[in-house]
Amino acid sequence: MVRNRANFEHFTDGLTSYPNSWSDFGITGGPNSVSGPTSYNKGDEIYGEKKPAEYVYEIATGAVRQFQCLSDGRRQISAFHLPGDFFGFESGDLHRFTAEAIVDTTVHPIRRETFLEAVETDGRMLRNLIRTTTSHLQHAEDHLLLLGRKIAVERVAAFLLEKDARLTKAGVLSLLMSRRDIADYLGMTLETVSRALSQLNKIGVVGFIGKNQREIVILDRERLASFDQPD
Amino acid sequence: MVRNRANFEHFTDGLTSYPNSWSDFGITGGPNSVSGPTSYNKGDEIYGEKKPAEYVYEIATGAVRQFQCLSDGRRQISAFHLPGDFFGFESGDLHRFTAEAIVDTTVHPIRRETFLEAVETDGRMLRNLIRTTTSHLQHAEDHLLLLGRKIAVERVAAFLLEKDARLTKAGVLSLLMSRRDIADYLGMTLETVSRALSQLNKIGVVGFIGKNQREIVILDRERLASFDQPD
DNA sequence: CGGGGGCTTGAGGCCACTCAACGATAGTGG
DNA sequence: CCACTATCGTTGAGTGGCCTCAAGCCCCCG
Repeated sequence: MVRNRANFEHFTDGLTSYPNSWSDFGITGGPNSVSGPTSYNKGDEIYGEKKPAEYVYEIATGAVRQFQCLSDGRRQISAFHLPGDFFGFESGDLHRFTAEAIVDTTVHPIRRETFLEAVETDGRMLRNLIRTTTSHLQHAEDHLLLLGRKIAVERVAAFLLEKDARLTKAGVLSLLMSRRDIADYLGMTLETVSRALSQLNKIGVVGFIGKNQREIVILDRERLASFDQPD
Repeated sequence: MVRNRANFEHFTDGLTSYPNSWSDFGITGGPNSVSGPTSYNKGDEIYGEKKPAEYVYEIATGAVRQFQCLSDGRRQISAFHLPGDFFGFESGDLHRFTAEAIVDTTVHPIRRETFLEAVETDGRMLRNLIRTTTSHLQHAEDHLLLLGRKIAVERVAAFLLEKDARLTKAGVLSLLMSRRDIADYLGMTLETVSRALSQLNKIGVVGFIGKNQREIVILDRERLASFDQPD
């Protein structure tokens, strides 16, 4: 999580910030290491659950949803990835998730073998990997509390505050993802997400901008936070 | 997750198994490193949320629950730790969870500073840390799907199968934890947990042994699995 | 024997889900 | 340029699964 970046200094080795390119990560661009940027259209699958893990990725532009499904189609999105994020790491040979482009997206792939060799030989690489993995773990642990114990409005409020930390452009949240994606991230239905947003809009906590309902502005951050963490 | 142990070989460095002692983890027992075993009584707090993180721990005997709470008391248990497990790692200076002994428990603590120094200087240590962190991450990610998308009986079935992989003694599950603990792990109420167990008992999938209702035997593993992963 | 904690079971209520209708928008082809 | 269509989001009505509240049982223990 972005808001925890400052806590990872213990695992750094002179870098002053979160890794933000493969060179920061220890990858230097030798033969067969970093491929050229690869583009995906909105909705395209980047990799599939239980498929061989051939690459790991850094997002250049766009956004990605990462999810698991049950056999009857129920879907749980575990994370949204945005430019600068690294994803697709697997400890086994198969992907445990499916990753799809939410909008038109460009990624920097690197062959998994190359990545693993670098991890084996380069301590800096390893430290950055653990920093990234720990970040993902903390996000997942926070999300457990949300999915297990928060009610609908609290979940949506938490979601808006989380995205606010990364997606803000001049005070406007560009959500990019559909109501269904939000619902599958928050463990609810799209109708309930819509109702919660309407409720927050009606009481003046958030506002809608534009036509497609995916541009949101937070009007009363304090009150929104009170929904996330009730007293 | 235990069932994923075999997948971590990519991060090992000659060890043939999951780390199962601090010496496997790279800690050699110099001055101020490993303290003597420390005991806690049932219900005791080992460390508290937002308290300074002074130690990391390995469980020798007993069991530990790790959880976060909302301000109004709602609780989400993110993991149960059993003998051989490592816990208490934090990337920041403060604990993000509370850890309590479920039963009388003995742990091997090591000073966090010592641990971090070892991580900085010893590549083997770092590799074991990432193996452990990745294991925790995979468990959390699987639990997201459970909390976000599974119904009551599916959650309890998944719980029983998960514990079966670790707690089995001669075919009997010794759950150790209360219905409330199970409920706070599965994101439900203790009554609903009780009803789901009664239902599974009534249809002959599980049986109760002994008087305290915490000893369970799985009578039909296949049917139990069909509740976990519906078709 | 009385008290307390843990577990089960029942009755009733509520929040979120299901099903459905409708409006708005974007893309397509005539 | 305008139907036509498909997709997305909102809103309403009704249902249902889980929660809440409560009672009662069992076991442990002083």
